[in-house]
Amino acid sequence: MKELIKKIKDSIPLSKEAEEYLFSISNERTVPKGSVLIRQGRPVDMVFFVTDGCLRSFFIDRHGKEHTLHFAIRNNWISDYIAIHSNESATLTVECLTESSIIEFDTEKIYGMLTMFPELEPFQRANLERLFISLQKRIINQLHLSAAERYDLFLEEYPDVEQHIPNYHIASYLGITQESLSRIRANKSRT
Amino acid sequence: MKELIKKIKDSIPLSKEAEEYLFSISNERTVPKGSVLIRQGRPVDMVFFVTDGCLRSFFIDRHGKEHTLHFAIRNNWISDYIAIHSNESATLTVECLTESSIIEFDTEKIYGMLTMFPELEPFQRANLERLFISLQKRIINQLHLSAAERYDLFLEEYPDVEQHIPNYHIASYLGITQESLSRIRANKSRT
DNA sequence: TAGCTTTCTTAACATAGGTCAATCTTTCCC
DNA sequence: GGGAAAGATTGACCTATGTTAAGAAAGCTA
Repeated sequence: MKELIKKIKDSIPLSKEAEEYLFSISNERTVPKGSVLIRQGRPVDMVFFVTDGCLRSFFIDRHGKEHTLHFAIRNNWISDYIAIHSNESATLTVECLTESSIIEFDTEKIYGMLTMFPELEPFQRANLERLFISLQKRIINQLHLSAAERYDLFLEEYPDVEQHIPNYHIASYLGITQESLSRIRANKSRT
Repeated sequence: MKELIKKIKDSIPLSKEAEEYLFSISNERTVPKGSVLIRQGRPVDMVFFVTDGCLRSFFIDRHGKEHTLHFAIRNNWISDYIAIHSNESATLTVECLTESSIIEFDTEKIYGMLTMFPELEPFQRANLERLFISLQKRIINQLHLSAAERYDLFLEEYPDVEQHIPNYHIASYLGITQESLSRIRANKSRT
């Protein structure tokens, strides 16, 4: 919880009351590798802040293939925001890739805080702006870079993740098959 | 300007002062087809609200190929947010695809309004959330749909745009060449 | 309306990446 | 430590999309 409070305070001044309330609605816990926190088709009533480990959100298409939308590592939030903001049941699944420490919050309660404590709005806006920009960049990369170039960028952006998760999750994030990723890796080590 | 005020008031109550200030920093004008409002490499100091017509933002890669990030139609905002939020010069170019009516705002002034009138924060947050979700959906679509399926979705999402802009801009938005799009269109009309 | 210019289509061929299947390697339990 | 399960690699072949080039159609504008 310290990390989260620090992250907020790095961005805006946080009143004692807001901090206490945030603490009162938080639930810190560790989750084992493989556990599923949100399941496609089910209601979404939680958002998660990761303090350690790695989780991912992914989409299962009509052929049963998985497509990774997001990897969440330390100090990242993760949930199914598509479901939350359109008030639908989950279109994504959120799963734990390594044993992780998370803080979970009830969606209604944590979003309610923005009304209770409007001082938090600039913090949330900064978060959203950062996410928005990173998604725009990812779309641009997807439009003009080869799979190998996208893999290089992935390694830069998530330098510690590669060693800890299976390659096929990375492939599904890059939009290629695990076989293609394997060939890209073979090519890289050859040079 | 009426459309913009209405759009804001549909979302939040807007004080007379805020409305007047917004008006005072606005500059409504029509821009001819082909004009470039933001150019890759130059500073970005304006954001634009479209009241009529169609603009696009695109990225020019190292081979000189253009990749369309966003089409802005009536009631959309457009600028180079990557540049604005990272305080760099433009990575995108914003160009006018049909004669359009826009309202332009100085970036500093309009973002400054969020500090002057914190009541506006929820409006901006709602905008960002909507954009964030639509980009997440676009990434998911890019990951699992064929070019033909993405084209169908494009036609649903921008039903009036297709007739007014060249196909190669649509192709560059979908991440394919104009020749591929032409083949997809030929296939569709054959069935 | 003629004659540019821009846009769209089509064809032949090339290539990145996908599919399927086999095998090898690593990890993890009992 | 041995054996199963999970993950990674490799090969042969396939397909969607890219490339290049040519020509047809559509739009402008004089």
